Amino acid sequence: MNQQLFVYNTLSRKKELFEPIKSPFVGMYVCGPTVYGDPHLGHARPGITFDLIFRYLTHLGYKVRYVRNITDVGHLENDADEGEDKIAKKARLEHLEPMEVAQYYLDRYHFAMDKLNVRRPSIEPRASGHIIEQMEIVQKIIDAGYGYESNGSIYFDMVKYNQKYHYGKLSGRVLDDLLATTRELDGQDEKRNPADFALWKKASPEHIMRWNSPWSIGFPGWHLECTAMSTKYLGETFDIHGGGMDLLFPHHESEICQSNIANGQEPAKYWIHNNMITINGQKMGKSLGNFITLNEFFDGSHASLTQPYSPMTIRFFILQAHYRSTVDFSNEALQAAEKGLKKLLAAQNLLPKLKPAAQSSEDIKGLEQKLYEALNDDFNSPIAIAHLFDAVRIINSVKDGKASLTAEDLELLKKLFNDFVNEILGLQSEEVASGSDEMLNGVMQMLIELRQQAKVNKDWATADKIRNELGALNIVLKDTKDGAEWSVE
RNA sequence: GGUUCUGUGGCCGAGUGGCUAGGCACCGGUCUGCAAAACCGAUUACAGCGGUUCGAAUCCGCUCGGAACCUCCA
Repeated sequence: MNQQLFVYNTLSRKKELFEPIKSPFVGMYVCGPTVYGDPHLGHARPGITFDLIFRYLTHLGYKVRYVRNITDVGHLENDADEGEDKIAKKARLEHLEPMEVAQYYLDRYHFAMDKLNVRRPSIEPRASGHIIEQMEIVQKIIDAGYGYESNGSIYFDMVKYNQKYHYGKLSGRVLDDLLATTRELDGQDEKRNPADFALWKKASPEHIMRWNSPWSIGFPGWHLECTAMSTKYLGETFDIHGGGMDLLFPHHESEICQSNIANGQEPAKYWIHNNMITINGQKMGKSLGNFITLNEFFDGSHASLTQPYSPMTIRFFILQAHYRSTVDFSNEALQAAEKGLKKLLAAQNLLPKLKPAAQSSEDIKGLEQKLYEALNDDFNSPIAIAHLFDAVRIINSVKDGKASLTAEDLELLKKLFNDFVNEILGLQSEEVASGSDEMLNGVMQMLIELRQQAKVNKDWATADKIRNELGALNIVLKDTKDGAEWSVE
């Protein structure tokens, strides 16, 4: 392992030295999607952010158990009023099982994440599969005297909690302020206090997902599933709890309350939150109706897109900003990312073709050091990418004979690109083929020879015709000192 | 209203006290039959005002602007 890793902990609002509770094991829990709509660009942010963290910790040698839940309970009842998409509507009209809807969108989510080269978590538990565990936590909280029943629903007694514990430590809220500013909500009159949150809700007649319990036929409160599943698979206290910044309050704050009472300790040592993706300066979200789905990016079908963007372009676009910054969507920014990524990967493809020299004119070991320093500083991917572009310049210069690298440095550079570009940043070439297909390769060699002959005869019309017509087929020809090169775009 | 952030060049986006971030775009050059790519060079910054300091994009204060959260949205 290289140097020390520092991570920004939302709990302390500082970068802290990362020391796992039980090294080399690392437990990481991240709040996953609610599967009732198509995955959009906003889902890509935490997916890629925690994929980077997962990949980097693994690269450093940690044994990471990464748990990311699927929320498929409790959120399916009231989507009919606004922003309902066609498929959900269709599902309702055709009287599909709620699980059918959840499965449909879960498959779509997996498909999009796979395209983005986001690794699947170690465990992907579903809330609906952990109702018993959630009810057990409710019972523990009731037994401890912090949960009370009201009309079949169970609520968490926040005022009592705050007497002994510090409510709001994660988000910086003060209970008294919350009591003064909480808005009118359904079921508010059942609570002793507006800040109390539901542990178990009695199901209204139109609520389609419901379970029997000692208290009522109903469903678990929305903060409970993460406490139940993280405790089950990672223990009462684990290393990293992640999620979007929008979940900080009240979701994560409430998880802390539940863990403190049910388990007698805080759930996580490090809280990591990714920032939002914005469009025209505003958060991209389902409830705002300004989101673009990932499939729309992939095929360019959304009205505000001037072209399709490949999954790798989107991944690179997100990694070019630090995960704690907002990143603003625009066609211009996406196009810049597309070109930058192409340049980066083209340089990597060049690496095997470089000829070693007796001496190096560049400091590759120093580059390695800088790459680790960047990622050790709270997973600073934009800095790492900037250093990789320094390497791109070196590679291209070596190719042009303007710089030199020893065989040893070339090997190290190959390893660095493989480790950092492919394994850690998770970026891969999307080229369909370049020389791997034997038949295509043979045809291309023939065309290149014909064109070379035309060039010798100064028959520029024929030479350009071959190049242009190949270009129309997305095969790009480049003339270099050592003859023509080709690649499929 | 409260809490937490934030304001960097044409665009995106790093950077927390002195040292060229980087990418894209634009301009000039090298190479080239032309093109593309690549390389070299130039240009464009730190919202405003005040303070601390030998020195501030970076720390402090104020003003103005923006965002997230305070409703089951990543």
